[in-house]
Amino acid sequence: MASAPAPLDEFDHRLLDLLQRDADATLSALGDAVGLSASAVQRRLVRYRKSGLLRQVAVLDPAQLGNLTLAAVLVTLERESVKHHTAFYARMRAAPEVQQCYELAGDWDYLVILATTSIAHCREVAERLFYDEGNIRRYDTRLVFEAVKLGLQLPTRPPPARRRR
Amino acid sequence: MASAPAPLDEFDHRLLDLLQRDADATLSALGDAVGLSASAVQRRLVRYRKSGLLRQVAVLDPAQLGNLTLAAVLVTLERESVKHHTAFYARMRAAPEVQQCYELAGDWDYLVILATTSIAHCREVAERLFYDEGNIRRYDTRLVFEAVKLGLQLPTRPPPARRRR
DNA sequence: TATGAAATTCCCTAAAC
DNA sequence: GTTTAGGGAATTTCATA
Repeated sequence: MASAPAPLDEFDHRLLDLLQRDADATLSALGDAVGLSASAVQRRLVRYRKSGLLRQVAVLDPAQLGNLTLAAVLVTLERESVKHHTAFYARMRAAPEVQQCYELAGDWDYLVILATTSIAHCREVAERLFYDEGNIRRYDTRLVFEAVKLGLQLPTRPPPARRRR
Repeated sequence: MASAPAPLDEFDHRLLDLLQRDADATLSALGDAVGLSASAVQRRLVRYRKSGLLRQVAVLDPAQLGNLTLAAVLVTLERESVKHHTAFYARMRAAPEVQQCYELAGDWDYLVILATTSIAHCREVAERLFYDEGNIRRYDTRLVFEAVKLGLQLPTRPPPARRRR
């Protein structure tokens, strides 16, 4: 059984914040920034990686990829059956064209971001994922004109209290 | 004036695919995987980075962060004025809580993904970004129950042709 | 148990070919 | 494109509070 993740201290917060901005910073540069030695920083990074909290990935610039078609698809499943949702989860995770999938509050069950190479490819994937499957009540595909901002930065702690107006 | 980006060859496609999964792989590991020497791989990576095609970032696991509140916000601007849109672009890019922002086809102009630390924080950010500003006609905030899948992987080439049914 | 500093190993980088 | 050589960073070791 996995042990509970140790709570993050102030060093952790500052390191994770820096790493999300620039994953290429050296250990000593990170150490200087937070007031720790390079080895202390390194030990923490190892801990983050082993626990699965942190992983390093490459992000490509969509503008430089020739034929890229992004789409946001809103989906509602046929009925509130747990089976449908777990199967849907698995399908989204398995499909390489599915960049992201969020389960939503409100009149749509899911928001799915698709990354494909053409309108035709996008249509084919959407039909395969959302139409050929029996348990989907409705879906609505909205093409992306432009990716204004792309990132996965997450806040690791509440923001500093805002001064009351 | 920037020169046109050189078209990607088979090595590039395979390297970019691998890097999007794990940016920590060593040059020789990447070389072994695609059939190139470490230095050849290195020269390609330098090229990707200089052109801005590739950047390395750290990604955190949302499940391991205590209080995380994600939301999808649909936004329509007041009027089709270029000024409004460029200002909106800048605002989205500057706000740290905005993970992603897509300009959409259809009845909503934008889809914005917010990453905050609580419902209250989410509400505060949404009001600051979309309500206090005069040029927004309407917006609709949908809270995320669960992040089923998260990533930014992009396809670098069309998928292999599918056998006709 | 976590730290900082020194020693070692390994990888990235930039040559030359 | 590959092989080689050099510098630098990541990792390990160790003494310590």
